[in-house]
Amino acid sequence: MPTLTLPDGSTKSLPEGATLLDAAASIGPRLAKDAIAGKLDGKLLDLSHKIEKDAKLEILTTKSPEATEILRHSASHLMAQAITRLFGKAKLWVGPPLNEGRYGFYYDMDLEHRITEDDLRKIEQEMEKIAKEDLKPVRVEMKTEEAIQKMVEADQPYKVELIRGFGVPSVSFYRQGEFLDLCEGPHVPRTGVFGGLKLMAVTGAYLHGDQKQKMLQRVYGCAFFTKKELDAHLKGIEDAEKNDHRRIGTDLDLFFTDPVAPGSPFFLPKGAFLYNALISFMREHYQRLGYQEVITPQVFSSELWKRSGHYDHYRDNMYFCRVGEEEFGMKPMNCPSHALMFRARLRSYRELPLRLADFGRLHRLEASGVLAGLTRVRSLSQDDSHIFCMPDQIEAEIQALLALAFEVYRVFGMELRLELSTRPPKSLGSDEIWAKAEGALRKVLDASGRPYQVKAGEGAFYGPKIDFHAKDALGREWQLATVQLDFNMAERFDLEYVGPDGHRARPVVIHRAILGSLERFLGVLIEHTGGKFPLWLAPEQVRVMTITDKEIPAGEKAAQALRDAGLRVGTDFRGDKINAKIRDASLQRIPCLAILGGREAETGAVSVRDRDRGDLGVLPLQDLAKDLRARIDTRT
RNA sequence: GCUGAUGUAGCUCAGCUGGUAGAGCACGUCCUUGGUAAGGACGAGGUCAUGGGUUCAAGUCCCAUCAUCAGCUCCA
Repeated sequence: MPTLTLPDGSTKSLPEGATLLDAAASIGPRLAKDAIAGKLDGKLLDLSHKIEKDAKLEILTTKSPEATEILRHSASHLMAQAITRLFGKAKLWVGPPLNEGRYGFYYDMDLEHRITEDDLRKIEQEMEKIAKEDLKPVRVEMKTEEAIQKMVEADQPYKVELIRGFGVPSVSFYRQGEFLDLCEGPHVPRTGVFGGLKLMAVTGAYLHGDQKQKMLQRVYGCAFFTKKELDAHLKGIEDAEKNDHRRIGTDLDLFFTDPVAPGSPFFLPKGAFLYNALISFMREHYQRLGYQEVITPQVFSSELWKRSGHYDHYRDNMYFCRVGEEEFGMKPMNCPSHALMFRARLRSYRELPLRLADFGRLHRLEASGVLAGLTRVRSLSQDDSHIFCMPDQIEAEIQALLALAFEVYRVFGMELRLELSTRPPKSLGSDEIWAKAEGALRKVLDASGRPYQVKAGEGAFYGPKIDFHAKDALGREWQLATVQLDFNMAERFDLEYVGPDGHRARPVVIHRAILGSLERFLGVLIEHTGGKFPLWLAPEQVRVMTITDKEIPAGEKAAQALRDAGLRVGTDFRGDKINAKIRDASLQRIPCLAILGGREAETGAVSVRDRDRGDLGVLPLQDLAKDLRARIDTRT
């Protein structure tokens, strides 16, 4: 008779052969009703699983996030079943649940019928029908050989491949009604638990994620236990889409794009202001941290790109032109220029670390299908820098870089996810230097106290790296900051410095960007703030507006006084009602509105309405200026 | 680059089974001078993405191209 320990510490004994559902029922009928799956000693299992020995038990109800994941996994099966019913045999690949973002699951399949948007509605209806049938998914264990045989007969070649790939003696299937699918489980106890189902998109996805292989059809959907949760989710997506930087970029007159320059945003005055403000912000840090800014050419002879290795490895992403007999390439990166600068004369170890910063414009011929607003562009500039240092200096430099990144992102209030990518199978440089470099990165990361993920073997062939990712409005991740060690560049450009011992030695190069591409950073920042830029960054910080035409002279004076105090001031002296002016300014996310009526005009004061703090009442102009200046200076 | 979708005024969109374009907002002029999220009237504004084709007739149907969007691949 197995004894179960419940999460509250109490124990319960159940007869031999009892299932998780029986266990739930013995605790309470309500729990049995809401139960979706269970955990025995931390292992997720079906409710129909028979309990064989003593264990810790946890019953997952519809409220549990893990239950939602199980539901979504079951939803992908439900969808595959519906598609099979509607369109005949689909050769199935995989259909995992998704935790984050707008989609909850997908299924990849090879299906002769091309699924259309209209089909999605039909499939949904069929799924709901199957949900109503309230089928009970049944787990079926099978010996691998038998399973392969079965899948061969069922003409499911991808499943055969999956089973072979597992390399285990037996596998499990789930059968619901006429539909059988390879799956580890667990699944929901019955298809009736689906309350909210929605199919959202049909796209292509390469088999094995390999461009050379067949493109399968992928259908994305989302599933919840209740219609209410689904509706809330859909509403959430709708709201997030309001923060799409492309939408805000148009509404706030920040930038636009034109087919004459795909992937190359035009920054309008306000967008350009933001762009330059980000550069100024970084320059302040540079001044403090010993960086030296340089200016480098735009177009280089292909001779340089051959030397740097870009010609072999990156040519497809470069713009080339011909001048006379010679071929030139536009720079996609700054590193070769900086290498030439390092080499311009003999360097001493006393100069190291040499930190060259460059906001130069880069051009990368990104594939047409990857372009996206500001987040993936063909024309960009980065807060780029290359640090030339001795191996012993790596650790201190990395530490300073992490500190800088954390400091910068703290100001913007943005969350970062860190990744350490280590030595790939094919790499350059000695074991010793890789060990030293990876050790330094790890040490600094550990010391930072921040969580990070290790991506084993994902480093560049020339060195390990730390990447920093942030999310956009729809939960998609973008790489912003990056810190990459490079043992290759010094070699290729034959870089040397004279060491303390009088002998020449190779420096190590660190490629790093904190904001990363300014375009991408701005795009993510726009989505993060919804266009409500912090006061210090807002292109227009204060808007002075008048109630009637009579206050215009006082308004002009007030605006000038605020400008004299160093603020960026706009005015709205139109003959519209104050309501309309406030509405317009609010839609433009102006941080501070200074309103003048007859009363204020006489006393040299303004009525202040703050974007984030609401109505601040009537303030003398000087007090307002002081308050704003203080907030700007502290970037709060 | 690949799969799918979309492309009508500056923006958001309507335009039924083919009969040569419409709204709201924005913009301009005028009226209104109104105290914290839209006052009113009038006006201007379109090579219906581009190029072919079918048709007596194409925004509408077909093909190609370009761009954009959602994914996939890529991001030395």
